[in-house]
Order: sequence, then C-alpha cells, then structure tokens
Amino acid sequence: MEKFHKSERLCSRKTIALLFEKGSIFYTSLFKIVWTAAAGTEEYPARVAFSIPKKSFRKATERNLIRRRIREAYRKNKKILYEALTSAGASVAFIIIYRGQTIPDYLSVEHSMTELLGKLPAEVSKRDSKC
RNA sequence: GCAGCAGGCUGUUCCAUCGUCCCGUAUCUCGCACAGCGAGGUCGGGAAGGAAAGUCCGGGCAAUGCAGAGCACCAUCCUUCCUAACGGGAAGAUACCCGCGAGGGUAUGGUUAGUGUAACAGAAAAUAACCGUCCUGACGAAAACUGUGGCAAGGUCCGCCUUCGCCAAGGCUUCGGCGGGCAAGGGUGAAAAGGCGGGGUAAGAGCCCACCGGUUCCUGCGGCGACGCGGGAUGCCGUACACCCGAUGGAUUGAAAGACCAUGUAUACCGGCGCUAAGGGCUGCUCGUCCGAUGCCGGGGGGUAGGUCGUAUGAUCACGCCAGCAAUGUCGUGACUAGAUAAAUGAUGGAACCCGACAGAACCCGGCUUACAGGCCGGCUGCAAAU
Repeated sequence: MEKFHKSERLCSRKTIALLFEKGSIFYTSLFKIVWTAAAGTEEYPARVAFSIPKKSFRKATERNLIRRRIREAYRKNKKILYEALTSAGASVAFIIIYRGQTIPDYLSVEHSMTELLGKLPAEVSKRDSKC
C-alpha cells in the first residue's frame, strides 16, 4: 500500500531541533538532506519532514505546491528506502529541504527522490562501518 | 450600435485510480486494567478566499495591573443617522476643481485675537513700487510759440502803431538726472491688498457714491441639523499652512494569551529579619504615594517534554415579511458551513472550453487598504441611426 501515516512523519519539534544541531548532511541535485539514526522502536523504519525555505519562495501557495509534490513523490517511492533499511536493521529520522530556486514539475521531483532514497541507506551503512 | 459612468454578482468544469486532515449513536479486526478506552481498516459526510494578504483601525475574549494631582504627548474633528464599536458605512451640507454629460475628486471644530513661515518666479509675500504714471517740487538744457516791459528803426492824424530786429524776466512745451506723490495698467506667482461703473484728482486710491460679493451684529421663514432663502444695521474687508484655543477618546500584552491534567525538580510566591539605593506601578515627565532586589531563616508551589480545553452556534449564513431614501434593524422559517498544531486539497491518466488572474485559514468577528485573467446582471449618460 502507498499510504502515508502520521507515524511516518516527523512530528516532534524537539527532534527537529536536535536534527539541525547534530544531524549529518548530504546533497542531491534538488535536495539537501539532514538525517540522524533513530531509536528503532517505531512502527516504521523512517520518519521524514519536508521543508521549503521561505527565502526562495515568498508566497505560501508556492511553498505549498512544492511541498505537496515532494511528499507525493516520497509516498510513492518510500518502499525502496523501507526495504533497504529493514534489511540493514536500521532506522532514521530525516528532513528533506528543497534547494531549487524555481518551482519544479512532478517528474523531476520524482527522479531526484529515487536518487535520494537510494543514497540514504548507503550513507547510513557508511557511517555505521566508520563507528 | 459605439464610447463611457457608477453599482452588484462571480472567480474553470467533469470522470477514473492512488493518497492527506476532520466528523459519525454506521460497521469490522486487534490490544488493554473491558457498560469503556486506544489503534487500524471499510462505508458515509465535510475540507481555504474574495481578498484567506497587509496587520492599518475598531471590538470580543484572556492575563497582568490600576490612590491622586499637575504639565506634556498622540489620534480624531461640517451635519444627522447606522453600528457592539470604529479613524468604518449611509444619506445630506458648503466651497473649490475636473468632465459635453451620467458622474468623480479634494477640503471641512474655533480664531475680523496673537506669533511664525510662504520655495521658484517676481519690484514686492504685507509698514508694497521694477516698468509705468503724475509734478501740488527745486534745478539744468534746448528750440519753437506767446504776451509784457525796455531799446532800436520806420510810419504817424503826435494819442500811438508796426517789426522773420535786439535785450530782460516770465509763461508754456520737450528732454535730463534729483526729490516726491500714486497703487489705476503691465508682467510673476498657489496667492498681489474686494469686483465693476461713476464722481473726484496733478495723477490716483473705498477718498466719496450706486450696485454686487464678503465680515460682524440684530432679525423673519424653511430644515432634526450642517445650512438655505430673505430684511435691516455696520464697515471698507487678502490667502494658505503651522503654532495656538476647544471638544472627545487613549493602560499594556496578544492564542506561543490563558485554564487544567500528568510527570516530580531549577527556583516563582508568601511571612520574618535586614536594607531602604537602583528599579516598578493604566502613553510620557514631575510631584505625591505604594511596592520593593540581593542575603539569611521558615513555609510553599512550580521548569522542560506530552495531552485536554481555549477552538468554531457565531454582533453566523440563506430566504421571506415589515420599517427606512439608504446604511441598517425587528420578526419568522431553515441551515450547521475547514478546524490543523511542523501543520490537511495533492499526484497520475483522460475530456471540454474563453486555456484558468491575484493568491493558502492558524483565537474569532466588523471595516479599511492593497493585488487580480476573464465572465455575468440590471441602471444611467453622450454620440450615431431609425421611428
């Protein structure tokens, strides 16, 4: 199923603040990702939040449109991430921040999203091996 | 028909699949401490705007706080009405400006009192004088004219008369600079010393007079009123803005307000001792008055994360009747119309057309302002044509 529950989203303001303080960062063509390893007690292996900077997009309608497209792309493709994470036995919390300066169409968002979701488990295992 | 004026309404639609938030006294499954609660599914219903925006006014709601006096500050300012209230709205008043017109825009408490300012231009922005105009002034120059007196020559009826003649002083004219009068005309300006005509004068001027416009006072009628239409007297009269004077209003914070539950620890709060200095107390300052840090002792409840309420039945919306020019109000009937809390409307495929503007709720209302593709409705004006 391609649902998107509340428990899959990042809801706590405290963990978001913590992420920006201590999280690891990597980039894809459209996004900046801030992530950290999670406790692993949750129902789902990942919790996510989306952010579009107010600096680039002054109008609320524009930010809404971009966030909805990103979220839709995540919802449709999250199973790639989930499979990789459950097989590795890891769980993460992360924020996707949009980097572009123009409003993207859905196809380019989806393309960049699959790139991101492939990259994130690799980053996680890379850090695990370091430690 | 074309061009325009003011106003009102509207703000892409449909189908399929997947997904988000909320609601349900619909239903199924699972868990637990099992008349219940929680999680998930299925079914049904609902899910952004006319400006949701700017946060510019006015309220509601909430917390804190409030002896008083003086001075200052800010906002508002024609009238009547509407409204919970407003700096908003409706209907009007007066003046000026724009438009052929339908109409539109701007201004508005008081002050013939006082003070200040008035860019640029202009002579001058208020004890006016550049050009101009005049000489009731003195002086100089010029040449023509005029009469008077004297001289000369000539004539003579011996009274005087005549002269392109000469001299003297004057008149008049013109010019020059000096001095003075004037506020008519010109030009400048947002604004130029009430307007216009006559008398008057050297020339002029409210200097005087008639009419007109205004000021102040008295007064009749109409209007709830701002005011309007008149009558009488007075007097000779600049404009704008600010200060000024008056009336009314002004506590602060803002839903991250605030209330509660649960959890179990920095120190709010109270009392005493001590200290009385900073500081705080309804916009600011001063006076006055009240409180009063730190420290010590005792009492005592709270930080952070989470949840519930606040939080959507309201100055609500729709329709109708009545009252009113209208804003709006009374009454009746019906409706329930987003409620999130890192924050909900999207994606994909297809179809239609005029190919979709400005733009996203965050405590809630009433306004104002700003942004905006297009479409619809009736009313009115001008022009053209027809009758």
